[in-house]
Amino acid sequence: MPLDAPLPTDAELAILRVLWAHGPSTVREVQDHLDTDQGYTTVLKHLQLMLDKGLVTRDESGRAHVYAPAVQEADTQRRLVDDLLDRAFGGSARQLVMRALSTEDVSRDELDQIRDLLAQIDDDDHDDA
Amino acid sequence: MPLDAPLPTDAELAILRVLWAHGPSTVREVQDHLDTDQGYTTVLKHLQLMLDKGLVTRDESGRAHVYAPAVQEADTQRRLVDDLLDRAFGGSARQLVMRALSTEDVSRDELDQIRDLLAQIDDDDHDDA
DNA sequence: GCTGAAATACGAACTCGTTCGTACCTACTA
DNA sequence: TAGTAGGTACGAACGAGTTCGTATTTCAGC
Repeated sequence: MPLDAPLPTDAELAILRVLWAHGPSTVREVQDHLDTDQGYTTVLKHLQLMLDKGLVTRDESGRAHVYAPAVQEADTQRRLVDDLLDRAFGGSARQLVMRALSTEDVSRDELDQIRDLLAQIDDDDHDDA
Repeated sequence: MPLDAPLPTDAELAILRVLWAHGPSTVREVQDHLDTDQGYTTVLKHLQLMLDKGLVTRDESGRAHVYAPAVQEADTQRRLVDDLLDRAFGGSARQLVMRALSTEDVSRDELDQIRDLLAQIDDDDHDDA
């Protein structure tokens, strides 16, 4: 198990999201799927730095190197939320959730799903406590 | 109404949190309440930059200037959440909430409060739709 | 009024993230 | 086998954020 990689920067996160969505990719494939219009060598450089940081792995067997995410999406998301929680909410997940839900466009469906999640957490609690 | 201030940086957010919690303060008071051990002039510099950005206002009538937040806590928190939502969750508030709630230490009480919030949102929806 | 403590203003250094130009390498192909 | 398309590696520039040293100002009390 690799020593835990640092949190990705903005540009790195954007690249990770491409890799999470499309699976292992070459530099050019990543570049094509990015929203931004970054130069090829810029994307390449990012991936090289990310390799150093342990955020991605790469397969060098082929003509073009193929990069794959070395960190999980769920894990990274949780760490980012924890980070924001510390920085802006004094650790209060309740407040953060309230703010997230006050972002008007949360559909009825999403609310239902969140309700289900709450119920499930409650069930789990019954086992423990 | 001032043109909306930019999102605060990390250091600026830490200072804003002091101002939100303790109300209008002098540089020294802010410094005293900060977790970090920042030099006096560092805090001063931050507040000066924040003044330029419109993040704080200041009262220069007394010996020491008194700084007050120019942005609301709830507002800033919402914008920070929106920002993270875009960068890491493709805009899905549901996913963000799920990650926030998977941070083990969310108490039973907090869960109840969130449930109440959901119910309230539902009620509001009934009015609209 | 003078002085010193306490505050403010300014500027510079340093780090980190981002971007890209340029050089180099490699393997098809004509 | 020489040329070239398409890849990789490297280094440098730039901006933003952070930090603090130093100079300057201000005012309360002697």
